[in-house]
Amino acid sequence: MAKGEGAGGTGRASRTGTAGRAGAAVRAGTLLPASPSRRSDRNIQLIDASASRPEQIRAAGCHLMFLHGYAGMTMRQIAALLQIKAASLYYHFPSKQEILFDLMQATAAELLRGLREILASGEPPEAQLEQAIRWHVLFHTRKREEAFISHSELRSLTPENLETILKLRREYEKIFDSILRSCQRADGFTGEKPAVIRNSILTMCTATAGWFSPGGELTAEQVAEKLWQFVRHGVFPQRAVKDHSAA
Amino acid sequence: MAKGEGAGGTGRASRTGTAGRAGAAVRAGTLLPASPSRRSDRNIQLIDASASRPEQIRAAGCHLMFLHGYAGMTMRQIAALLQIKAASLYYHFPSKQEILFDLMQATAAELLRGLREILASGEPPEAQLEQAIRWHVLFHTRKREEAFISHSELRSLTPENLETILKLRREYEKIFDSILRSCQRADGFTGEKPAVIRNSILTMCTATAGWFSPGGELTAEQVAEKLWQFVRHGVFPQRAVKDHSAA
DNA sequence: CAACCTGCCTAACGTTCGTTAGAATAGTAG
DNA sequence: CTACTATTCTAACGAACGTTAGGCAGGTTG
Repeated sequence: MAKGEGAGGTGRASRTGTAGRAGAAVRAGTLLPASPSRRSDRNIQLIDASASRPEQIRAAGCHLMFLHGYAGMTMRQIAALLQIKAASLYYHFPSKQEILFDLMQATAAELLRGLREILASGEPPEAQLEQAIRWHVLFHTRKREEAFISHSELRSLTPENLETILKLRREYEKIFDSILRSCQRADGFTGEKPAVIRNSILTMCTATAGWFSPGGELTAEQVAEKLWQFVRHGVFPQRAVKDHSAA
Repeated sequence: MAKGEGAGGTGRASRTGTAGRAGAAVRAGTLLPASPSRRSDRNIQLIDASASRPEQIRAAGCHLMFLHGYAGMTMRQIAALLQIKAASLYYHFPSKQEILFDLMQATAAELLRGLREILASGEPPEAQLEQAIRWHVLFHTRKREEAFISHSELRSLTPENLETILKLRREYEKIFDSILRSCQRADGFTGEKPAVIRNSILTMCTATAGWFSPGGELTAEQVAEKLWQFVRHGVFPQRAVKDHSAA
């Protein structure tokens, strides 16, 4: 299924789209197929040779899922990146599903841990909100493949695995809401319900993983700054804006 | 591949995740698996009996791709929704790829047509920007499955088909940029490059298709209104806000 | 009536999938 | 050297995939 629509008929060429599919990559803000690697063996560069095999498998799987989606990725593709055979993967992971689950769990846990630290910092509410947004955006730009998958491949999880991930997500949202509630009394804060604001904000910031391009027009920090300003203006609509370095 | 990881070993149950996967649906702002349909034959409700067969196939394919992705959807699933056999689909479409391409082309063309009309209206720049944003958001909420697919399944297109779709996209962005450039001279408008603003705006509005839920907390029109206000505050950062009906 | 087109069917092809069983290889410890 | 563990390999299984060939029913047209 991965190449040339995979299963063919009786061996004859299909009528349309036999050209197969180029590997995809993020370029210029949208998911686009990438040109075939210029050097024949660029793949190997992507895998950290010093990492453990399970980590390498996770990394390769992450990259491939980012490109093709969980259903569109094959165990044989992961194996090819590591230059081993597909069967060998089963020494380290019991199934394809477990690779996805492992990845999503680690990602969700790390994201949650960061937000917990911000909540525990004891800083004033508005500062916490700013840090929370910066953390969310920076995470989604720096670990953009993992973050992208964690959002888009929820549908590919087993029901039990999904429930585990959703627990982490709900916890994350709960903390975010509590920060927003702390802001509610502040000067000029929007009267919207926390769940609604949180949904809008997180959606926007999460989407960053879908279009951000390292080495692009903006650095991760600049994106975080812009989104924070954006949220700030949206969430404190009646507050006069003083500092604004236009450019 | 669609059910229970598809291909099994020697017939024995795999070690993890044998439970299979529930159909996915958008709920509460994220892509979540849906509980199995309460009535046994709810599927049929989704297909307009008065539509032509090709239209029904497009509709069923659209829905299934929205749930499982292009790679995760099978021709046999489409056929099952229409209560026919998979082979029969090939009387109407030459390939699976063509169903996706048809859908994306129609969607991109309709989106572009709307923006062209706004540009041709001859209204002042800021009004055009507002209408463009409302149009984009309303389109992505009202036709959210088509819109979602058009964004997420670019990677599943054949190179030639991709180029066709990208031409439409570039045209759309070009028009949007021209509207933004017209706004540049206006009072207090941000000094950012049009391409950067456009990217941020379109990304945010496009993401709507990923989380909007009809029958949810907000109507499509309310979402459009909120996003327009959001953009407005972001893009006219130094302008005093007069009308603001907090709620 | 015959000829034809439309739309669906049955049956199957060849490929690829996730996965398993069991042998082979390399390195380490006794 | 032997025994053992860790890791990869070869070979294959059965299922599901996209797709094709060819036939059959029903309506329309000559």
